Amino acid sequence: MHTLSEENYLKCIYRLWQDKGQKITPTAIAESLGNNPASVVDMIRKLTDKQLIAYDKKKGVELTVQGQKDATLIVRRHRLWEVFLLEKLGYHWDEIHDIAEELEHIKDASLADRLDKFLGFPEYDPHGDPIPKANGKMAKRFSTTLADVKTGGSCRVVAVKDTTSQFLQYLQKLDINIGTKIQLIEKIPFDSSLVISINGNEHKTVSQKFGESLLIDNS
Amino acid sequence: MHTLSEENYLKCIYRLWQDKGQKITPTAIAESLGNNPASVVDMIRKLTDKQLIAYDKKKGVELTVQGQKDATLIVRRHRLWEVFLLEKLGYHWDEIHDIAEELEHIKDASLADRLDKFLGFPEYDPHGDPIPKANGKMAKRFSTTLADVKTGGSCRVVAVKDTTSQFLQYLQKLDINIGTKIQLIEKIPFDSSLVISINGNEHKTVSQKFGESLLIDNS
DNA sequence: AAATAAAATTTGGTAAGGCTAATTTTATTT
DNA sequence: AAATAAAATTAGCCTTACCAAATTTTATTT
Repeated sequence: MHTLSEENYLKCIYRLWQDKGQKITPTAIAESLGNNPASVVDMIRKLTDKQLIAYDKKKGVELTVQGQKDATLIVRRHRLWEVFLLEKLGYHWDEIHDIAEELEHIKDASLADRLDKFLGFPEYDPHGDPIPKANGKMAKRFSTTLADVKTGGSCRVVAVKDTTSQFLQYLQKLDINIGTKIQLIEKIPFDSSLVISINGNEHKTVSQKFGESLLIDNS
Repeated sequence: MHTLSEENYLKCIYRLWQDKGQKITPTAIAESLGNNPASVVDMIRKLTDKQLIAYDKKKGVELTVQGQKDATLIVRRHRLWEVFLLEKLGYHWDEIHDIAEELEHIKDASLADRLDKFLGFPEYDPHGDPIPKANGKMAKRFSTTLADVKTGGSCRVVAVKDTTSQFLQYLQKLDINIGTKIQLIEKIPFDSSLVISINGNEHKTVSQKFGESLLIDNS
């Protein structure tokens, strides 16, 4: 299999590839990983030799079929471990990412599948990202945010769009978790602030930015 | 914290230190890890600088108080993960060691304690080795084997002394697990073979070596 | 005690995966 | 099209963690 570093590059390229249909350049990878472009060039050669990516100055970096498979597996492992850490070990949203970042590299043919089964085949991770299935397929990402809800409407939190610890810790302070019910009382026209009621409690005002960061289900 | 390699050396030294009151030489470490003695000398310097070990040609390698603490934590993590893999993910005895070998290096201040709690604070790992507690203390190792049982006596399997996959797979074939009840029907004087009944089923004969490899509780 | 064997150590080298600084290539302005 | 800016690449170097070979130290025989 691959080294830790190779896996991190693969995952990064996969993420950039998903984010936008944009061309993936060495500089973009370097920025994303916080590495020097020179190091990225080295690794591009390595991953190309391993037939995990293809690189063309015109098209940028692209994942090969094998590269996609391998990257998907890493993402699968990462998201499953996040569910485990949150649901079974009682970690909070803002703590799980970094640990999952390490756990995702554990190599064992059946580990992801066993963990998946143990967790009851979850579809989404705690950040609302779909968990790739063993066959590589995955569900659609959530897209409706609290900012999209109509005044007077009510919804349930299903995931977060922003995963910075600032946001996650703010959520915790407000006692908002997955499944928490939120009612939109009023939208302030001036700055699109939202007046909400969390679990039927007293009204609170949050910013537009906040609303756009909370993925919800109001179906 | 420490690098993967440093942790592996620490664990190795800890194991040698537990095994016997013997002097721990660079050669012994090299053999144990399958490394070149030259590499061991390098690492001894590194761990000495970090104040995790003390090295004296007369006394050999010794763990400092900090070294003991750190090594104990690694062992704690290893054994807890083994319990998790066996009990929660349904792995077999002979599969868990290598995976735990990777999991033990996951760094997070509260992970071991949370896992410990999640698993119900187990005292022993599936190989019968005591799991160090959060404070570093641990229970005594099991010592009675099936070969020590009196004819006609009955006992329960609590652990294995031999952890080779040959033995673990043999156990599986015989359908012997932790908690399995075994009755000693007869001891063959010629070669100390044991005639046993597993969970009250038909008699089977196993070797003396087999009997000495199964740790049991007949209290 | 001298000879020999074994263990420990030093020296120099390798591969992975980073880096900085310099250079070349490609894009964008003017 | 020339000048300039940006991106990509090369060159050379660093650290970690290993190795083999040579050397020194320590132990064991004779």
